[in-house]
Amino acid sequence: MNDRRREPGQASGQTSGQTSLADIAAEAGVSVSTVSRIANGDLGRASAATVAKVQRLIAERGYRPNPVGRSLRGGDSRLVAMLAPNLDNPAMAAIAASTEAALRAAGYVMILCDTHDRPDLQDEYLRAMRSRFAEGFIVVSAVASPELEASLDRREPIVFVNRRNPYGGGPFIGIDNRQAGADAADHLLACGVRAPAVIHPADLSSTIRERVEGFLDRLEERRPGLTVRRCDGPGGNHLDCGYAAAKRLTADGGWPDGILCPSDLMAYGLFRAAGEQGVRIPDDCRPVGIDDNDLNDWIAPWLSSVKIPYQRFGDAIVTSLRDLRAGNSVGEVLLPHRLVRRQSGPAMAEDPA
Amino acid sequence: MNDRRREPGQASGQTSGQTSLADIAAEAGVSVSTVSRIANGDLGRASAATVAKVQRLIAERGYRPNPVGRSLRGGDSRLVAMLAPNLDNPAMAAIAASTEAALRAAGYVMILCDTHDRPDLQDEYLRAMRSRFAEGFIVVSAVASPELEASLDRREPIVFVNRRNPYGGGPFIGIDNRQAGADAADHLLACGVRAPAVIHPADLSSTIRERVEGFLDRLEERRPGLTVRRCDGPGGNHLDCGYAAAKRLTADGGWPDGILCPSDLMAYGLFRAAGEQGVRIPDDCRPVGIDDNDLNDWIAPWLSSVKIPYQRFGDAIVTSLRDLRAGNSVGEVLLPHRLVRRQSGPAMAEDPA
DNA sequence: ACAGTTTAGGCAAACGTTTGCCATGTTCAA
DNA sequence: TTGAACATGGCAAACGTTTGCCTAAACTGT
Repeated sequence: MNDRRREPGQASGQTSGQTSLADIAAEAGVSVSTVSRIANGDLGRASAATVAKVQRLIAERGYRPNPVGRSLRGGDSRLVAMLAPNLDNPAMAAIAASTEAALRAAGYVMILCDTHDRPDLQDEYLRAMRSRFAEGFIVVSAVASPELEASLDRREPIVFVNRRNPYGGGPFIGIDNRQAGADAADHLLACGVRAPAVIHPADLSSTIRERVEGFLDRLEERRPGLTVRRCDGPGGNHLDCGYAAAKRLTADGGWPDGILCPSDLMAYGLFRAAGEQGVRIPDDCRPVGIDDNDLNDWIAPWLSSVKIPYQRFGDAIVTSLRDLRAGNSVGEVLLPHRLVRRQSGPAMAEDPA
Repeated sequence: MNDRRREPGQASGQTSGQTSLADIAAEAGVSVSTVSRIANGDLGRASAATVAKVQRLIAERGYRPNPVGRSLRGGDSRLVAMLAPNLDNPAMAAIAASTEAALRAAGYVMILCDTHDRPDLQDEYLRAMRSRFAEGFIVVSAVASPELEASLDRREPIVFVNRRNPYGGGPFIGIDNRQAGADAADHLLACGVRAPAVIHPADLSSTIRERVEGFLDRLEERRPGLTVRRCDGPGGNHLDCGYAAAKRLTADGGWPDGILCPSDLMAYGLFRAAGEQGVRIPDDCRPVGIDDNDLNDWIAPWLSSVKIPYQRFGDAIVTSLRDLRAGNSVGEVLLPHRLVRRQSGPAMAEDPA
């Protein structure tokens, strides 16, 4: 008889206060192994009586396996890390919300990390999450970084969202950005726009580049020889960037009658610049965005935008992650987008200026 | 000599691939204890030579203590759980972003959980996080739930944000909601509003109730006897709620010339209802919100709103959490708000209808 | 009656860390 | 010379779990 065995019913952890396998085992008068097996559904290894007794105790005491012990043992941690460039961006919040729900439904817990689009922070989080035994990584708008490269080398399960793997390959969830740009071009032409323009951040991510290229290519295809004015703004925040780029674009040459803003936030920046200059949106200048922030329906009725189905990203991400962990080769998932037309604003006061 | 000791340099974990104490110990030819002590800065327990050798190896191999092992041991997990009612709400995203940054600066990692304002999910996350040895909880807009009550009983460190502890007491981070409501009232009166109104969700949280009461009390104080129209909308999403409440309010009695929307999202809902009915905002009806979403500066120039300094919440939360864990008694922290006046929209097309 | 198989369940190692206690060896004072 | 004090560092338990292997006892077939 093991006299070091904990007394039945005595609380175990000074730390957690939760009932542990040992508690149940002591109370049932069986070994920890037996309880562990029964708790994990291996019912063939004990007598029916024992199984019943242990199951009753598990239910009674509300035993739930401790994930930390499991992690340490090398089992599953049920932890997935999501690295996002900035939580402030409504698009990121939408992705985070949908992913969180999908992960929870699949029995996982999500750790959300804000990388501020900085390689060093991305690396720090990659390391921190690895040592917490995260079972997978979701990297939204990844940037190239040493630790990411290392993770890829070790074949850790990483799903890229929105922006492709900077080192190439790997599962990707997003939309057909070139097509989205082309759709935006079609929309502007359909609206009778004659002299379209485009603004974008100075440092082009793959995502933005594809959108802009898709836009320009489609215009060239349908209106050969048409010159499309193009201007960039300082990187970082897309709001500021859109504002600055719009001002730069229009400083010489005035306002175009239609313009692609490759993200909704840039369109918001442009909207502010227009307001300051008394330019009417969308009458004087018709913007088309990409993202279609949910708030558009409420407060940006002047913005037509390509809707990216962020609510559907969660499921796609979790599916890819599972396939990846199962060892299947996983490719790109391009979810369907569609342009949402908004023709006009609600009645608003005109600028008194 | 312990022949079961791992060979120096040999990778330890099939699981993590990280260098462990045992790796360093084997390579240095000392025991795990010694390495642990040196790694934790206890330099008095080993000779200078040993310390130097071990420190060199730690640096060389990039050893970082495994947080899971630490957690299990009962040490600190450096994990803090934040429970938020819905990530979609820009205000939540702002709080999450600022808290994440503050926690990271303090050496913590944040787990973000979306409770969808549901008591059962709040409980599930509370349990899950406790068994992951979370060192603290940040509950944004808490709802009453059995597990929350249990957590409070066990004196677990919980900081309440935005909405007070439904069971009373405990640290709280927020603003003076009554004062915010009063400020909104002053603003409307200063704008010459004669017949103010207010809309709010049908099920009033403490937060919203305080705002509305502060508003009404101030109006009564400054304009005794003035009747203020008041209408509620279905709970849940504040956007839909604001929309529905605005329609209900104006269905009989028409539009007021000024109105308190106790959250920006409700104001957005009202804006849409106004647009649909050709009512000009803010000329025909002047709304005042509370939150002051960052996007307002860009796309809602018609909305004056009480700015809640969400970027400053993070530091306040972390400070409270630390005090709480240190055993100090921690009270409420009311951060300063201020009303942001926006007079008019930019030039926009009038509704062609 | 005896060998072989099944049933029931315990032992112990492993994951990575921390820490109280013990075991050497050296130095120093009386 | 003999303790005592100190320096240096190892042992082992503990946190909670999982699982390969082992050991009894009971049963089966001949």
